Amino acid sequence: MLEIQRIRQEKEAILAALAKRNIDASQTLDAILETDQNWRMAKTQLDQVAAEMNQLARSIGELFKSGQQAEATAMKEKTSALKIQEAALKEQVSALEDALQKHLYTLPNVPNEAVVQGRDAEDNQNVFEAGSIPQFSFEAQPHWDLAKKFKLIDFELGVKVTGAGFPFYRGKGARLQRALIQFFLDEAIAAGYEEFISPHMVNEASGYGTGQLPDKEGQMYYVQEDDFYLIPTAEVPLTNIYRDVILPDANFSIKMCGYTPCFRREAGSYGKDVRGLNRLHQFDKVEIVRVEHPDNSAKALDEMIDHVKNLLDKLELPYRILRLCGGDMGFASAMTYDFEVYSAAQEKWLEVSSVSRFDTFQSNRLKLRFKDDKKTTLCHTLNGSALALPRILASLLENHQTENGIQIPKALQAYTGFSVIE
RNA sequence: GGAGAGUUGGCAGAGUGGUCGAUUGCGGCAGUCUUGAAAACUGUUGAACCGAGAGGUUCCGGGGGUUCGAAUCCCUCACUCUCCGCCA
Repeated sequence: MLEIQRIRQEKEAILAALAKRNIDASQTLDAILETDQNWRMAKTQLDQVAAEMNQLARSIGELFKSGQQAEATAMKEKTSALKIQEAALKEQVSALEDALQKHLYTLPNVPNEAVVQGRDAEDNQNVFEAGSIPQFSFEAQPHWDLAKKFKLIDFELGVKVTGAGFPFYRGKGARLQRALIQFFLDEAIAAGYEEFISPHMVNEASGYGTGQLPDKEGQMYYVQEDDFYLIPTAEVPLTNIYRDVILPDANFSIKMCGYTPCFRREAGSYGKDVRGLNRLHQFDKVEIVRVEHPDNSAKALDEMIDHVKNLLDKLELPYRILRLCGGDMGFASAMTYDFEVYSAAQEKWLEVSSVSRFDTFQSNRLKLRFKDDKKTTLCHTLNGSALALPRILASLLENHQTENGIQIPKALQAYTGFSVIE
C-alpha cells in the first residue's frame, strides 16, 4: 500500500511510474487526493468539536465537585447540540477513511527507476545468462516420463488420494526432494539467514499484512471452521513476524529463511504448461526474506540475486535472469528479477525463482517501522525463492539425463547419498 | 468438546465513573559522581493523526451502548491462559 503522504507530495512521479505497468492511475489518484482533502477537513472539525466537548465535561465535573449543581445541570444542556454534531462528523470521517482505504488498496506498488515499461513477459529484460544448454545425442525425455521411468514421482497416486496437482514423491524422488531442501537451507544459513519453521496456516491479519488479502483470497486454500488460510509461500508467515513492530534503532538487517510447503489454488490453465511438475497445488519451497533499512535495500537485492545464482551454479543448471517489465511485475513489487532455467526436453525456460524488493509497500501495511532519532520510519522488505522445488527437480531430471539415467550434481551428492539415478 | 480466569505503554504490573495516556518497578536514553566502568542519585522515555506553529484529537483486545464525562458500568465478538476430556 502506498503511503498517503507520498501521494500528496509526488502525484506526478507516481503517475508516470505506474504508467510503466500500463496503468493510468490519474482518476484513482485524483479520487484519493480529493477524499484525503475531505477527510482532513472533516477530521479537523471533529477534533474541534471533541475538544469543546472535553472542555465542557471537565467544567461540569468541577462544578459538581464544588457543589454547584444548578450551574452544572445548565451546562449539561449545552452538550446535546454538540453531541449530535459530533456523531455526524464521526460518521463522515469514518466513511471517508473507508473510501480512502479502499482506493489505496487498489493501487499497486510504484516500479523502480530501473524497471522498463512493458506489457507482458515478452517485454522483460534479459540481464544475465549462465551455463550452457545441454546437447543430447539421444532424444531427451521430459521429466514426467523420466519420473515415471525411474519411479520418482507418482502423479496418478496423488490424484487418487487428493486430486490433480498433489503428487507423491517416492523412493529416490523423495530423497532427492529432501536433499534439495536441505541443500537450500544450508546454503541460506551459510549466507547469514536465520532458519525458521513456521506455521503452515495463517490468520486473516497476516493475509492482509503481506497483501494476499483483500482480493486474492481465491488463490489461497481457506479453512472455514477456524478462519485460517493455508500459506501460498513462507513469505507470509516470515514477513508477518514483523507485523506491528517498531525496531529500536536504525542499525538492523534482518535475514530469515524457511522451508515450507506452499499451497495454491490457482484455478489457472490446462495443457502443456501445467504438465508434470510445472504447476502444482502443493509444492515445496525455501524462501529468503529480508527486512532492511531503506538505504540498504538495493544492496540487499543484489546479495539475494547472487545467492540464487550461486545455488543454480552449484546445481549446474543453465539459467538466465530477467528483470521484469512493469506489466509483468507483481502487485506489491517495486522491482522483480525472475530466474529461469532452461528445460532441455521441454525446450523452454522454466521460472524457478522470483526475487523482489517491495520498498515500503508491505511495511506500510504491516506497520513495520524503525526508530531513527525520534522519528519512526517504514522499513523495506524483500523476498525471494531460494528455491522453488518442483521446476528445479524437473530441470535437474531433464538437463542431467543420460541415456541410462540421471546424473546428480556434485554439490548435491552429499545430500542424496547417491550420484546417479538409474 | 466442558469449566474457569484473563486481555492496560518494550516487559512486569496498579488502576472499578471526573485533570488517567494512565501509579510503580524493570528495561532504554541523558546527566551527576568516577581515570573508566559498575553501583547510587537526578532527569527523561508509547503510538497514530490534524496543524506552519501554538496547540488539538484518538488509542487501555475489536465493535456497540449508558453518561455532561468510561481503562473503570452494560452488551457483543475475538483472542490468550489454566484445569478436565480426547489425541500425535
